[in-house]
Amino acid sequence: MATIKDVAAAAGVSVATVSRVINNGPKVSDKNRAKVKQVMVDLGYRPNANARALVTQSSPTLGLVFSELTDPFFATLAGGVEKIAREHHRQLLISNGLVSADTERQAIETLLEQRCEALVVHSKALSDDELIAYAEANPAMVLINRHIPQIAHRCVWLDNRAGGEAAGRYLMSLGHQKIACVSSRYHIEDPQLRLEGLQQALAEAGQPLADIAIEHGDPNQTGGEVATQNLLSKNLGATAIVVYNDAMASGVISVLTDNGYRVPEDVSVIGFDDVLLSRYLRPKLTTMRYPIEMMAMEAAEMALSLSSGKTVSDCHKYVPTLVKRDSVLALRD
Amino acid sequence: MATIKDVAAAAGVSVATVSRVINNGPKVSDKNRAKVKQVMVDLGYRPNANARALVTQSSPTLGLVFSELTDPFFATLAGGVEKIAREHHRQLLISNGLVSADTERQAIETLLEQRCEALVVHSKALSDDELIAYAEANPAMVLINRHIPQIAHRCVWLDNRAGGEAAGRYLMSLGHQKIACVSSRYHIEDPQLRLEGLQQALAEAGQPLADIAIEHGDPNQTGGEVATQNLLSKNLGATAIVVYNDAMASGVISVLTDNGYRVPEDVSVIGFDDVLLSRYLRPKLTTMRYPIEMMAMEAAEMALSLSSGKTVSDCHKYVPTLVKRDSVLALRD
DNA sequence: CATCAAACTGGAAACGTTTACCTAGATCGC
DNA sequence: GCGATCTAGGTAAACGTTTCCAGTTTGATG
Repeated sequence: MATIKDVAAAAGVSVATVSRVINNGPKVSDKNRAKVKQVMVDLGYRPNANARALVTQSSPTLGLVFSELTDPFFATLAGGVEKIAREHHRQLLISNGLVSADTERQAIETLLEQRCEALVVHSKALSDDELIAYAEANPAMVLINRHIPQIAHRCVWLDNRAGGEAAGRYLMSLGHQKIACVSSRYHIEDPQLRLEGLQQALAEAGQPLADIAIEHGDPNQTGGEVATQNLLSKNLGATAIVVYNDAMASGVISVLTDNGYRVPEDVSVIGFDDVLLSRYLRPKLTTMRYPIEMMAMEAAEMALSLSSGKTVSDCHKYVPTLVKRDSVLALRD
Repeated sequence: MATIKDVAAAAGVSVATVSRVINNGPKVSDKNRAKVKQVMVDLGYRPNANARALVTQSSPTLGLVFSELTDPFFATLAGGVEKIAREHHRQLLISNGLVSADTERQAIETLLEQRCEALVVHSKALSDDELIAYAEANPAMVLINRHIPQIAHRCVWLDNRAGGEAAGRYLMSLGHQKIACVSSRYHIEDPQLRLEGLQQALAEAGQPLADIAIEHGDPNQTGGEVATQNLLSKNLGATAIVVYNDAMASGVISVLTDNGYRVPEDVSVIGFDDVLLSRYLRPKLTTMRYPIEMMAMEAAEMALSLSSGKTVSDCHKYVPTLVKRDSVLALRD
């Protein structure tokens, strides 16, 4: 592979001049500029990004740590970050954290070894303390989908509790009184907060959610199916089910349908996230929208701003919004 | 950020010794090894990947060029590549080609500037000739989802024609005689080949597909909806529809249902790809499985093998397999 | 015609590693 | 006790750039 020296030699100029041409720098005569450009094409010259990064002490890259690419939620997240990276002509480096503390740490370390200029991190397994330490050592690192008060200005997060509340309030406003909940069995904060929000909304309205009306399962279709079977066998007569996410909701609807319940005529279902899926389901799913793409884009922009020394505003809280489709029925108007 | 010199100074040894410790090399006493390791931790030393890549003339990275991360098909592809990269401790670099020749070229160039060791490329916009040129200049580059005879050993591809044929044969074996097709309106080879395969199978059985029974649309849910509306207005009385992909099939089913046709009792629908979606649809979608994850994994393994000078076998053709679910009805047994 | 600034060009150091080669001391066989 | 062999460790060159600094032209100006 041709180097800058080869180009310089072939063009009869110094490496300094070639470098100036590469970087569109000033102080090069039109004649030499044209000559050098021609030689670069002839030789198939391609600047070595590593050498550049070494000498400039920075490389035009954006690193992303997250989990499963094939999960629509994360795919959307990654898509948002990729979009911003592309707009800024930044190469995107991706590392899977596998929701394990060791792997997440490893992923961040690898990215730091690459001397990534900016970093967007989705971490559920690392402790607050460890993330705070990383954030302090790396000014251009931004957390997404996590809220740590001490470094709040570097966190882009969703108010899960408000989402749970809103879902509960909406159902009650339509006259639903017997409400059940299908939640995730993972002990991370998201399901916990969504559930708390729901409980709070119902309690405030004087119709508290009974523990027996809450089922937990894996946060996917199968988990939703199993949880719903358990729920049905308790024969609670619920007219509405609030579900942890859309994938579970698809399982919920599926089991309800199989058991002769019509959705939404007999039972209303409300999901969470509004991933692609929610539009494909039948009935189309009413859900709380998690604006993850927008959030990912903001996180990426923030990381890039921080890496160039700019400061950023200090509140990046998002609130889920209700997306009305066809899986919820009004019991009264 | 601490450099190897800082570590050497603090540990009272030379940089060579530190380097040996970093790389688990020989010729270091246990005492010094321990000492150096301790200092590295104390200083928070992190080797500079760029400097390393520069001097070793190679970097442990794997590059991927493809299109839309949020499309489940590509997300699965990327997931497969990521998995292999992780297993081999390779950093993954991702570039979006946007299915435009300029952007695809740009994406490949950027990755080459990074001196990626191995490259997996999904290109639909670049010409055979250009890709052949790239492949010849870069021995560790592998194409996925494309078949170019001259560099067949570097292509991992799916026999789309065979998939179309199989879908047609399957429907005919169940007694379907009036078959329609919803295809993609994009002029790339995949839809063309699938359609040709279908036509061939039907023709061989003496029941050729009428041109009027073929509708084209965008390869997504909406495209499937529109195409189906057009098809229905022609009143052809088809008992089965072969659809370009699963996303379109979801639109097809949706419009059929809205118009009072039951799937599969009145009309059978068969999709293509078997992305996540197909299991969420109601009825669950019968479809031709595109083993994209497996193929992506093979492509990544190949690229990595090639980059280390190994040779690879020369046939990487995959064939779609039928996945029977609930959207196809047998008219006879 | 001498002077000076502006415009261009080149030399060389620096970035942080790896590694080939060299050295000094220790060990060993006889 | 002596050369031969081994081992741990150091020295310095190299990787491909960018950029500071110091020339060298060129053209205008006095």
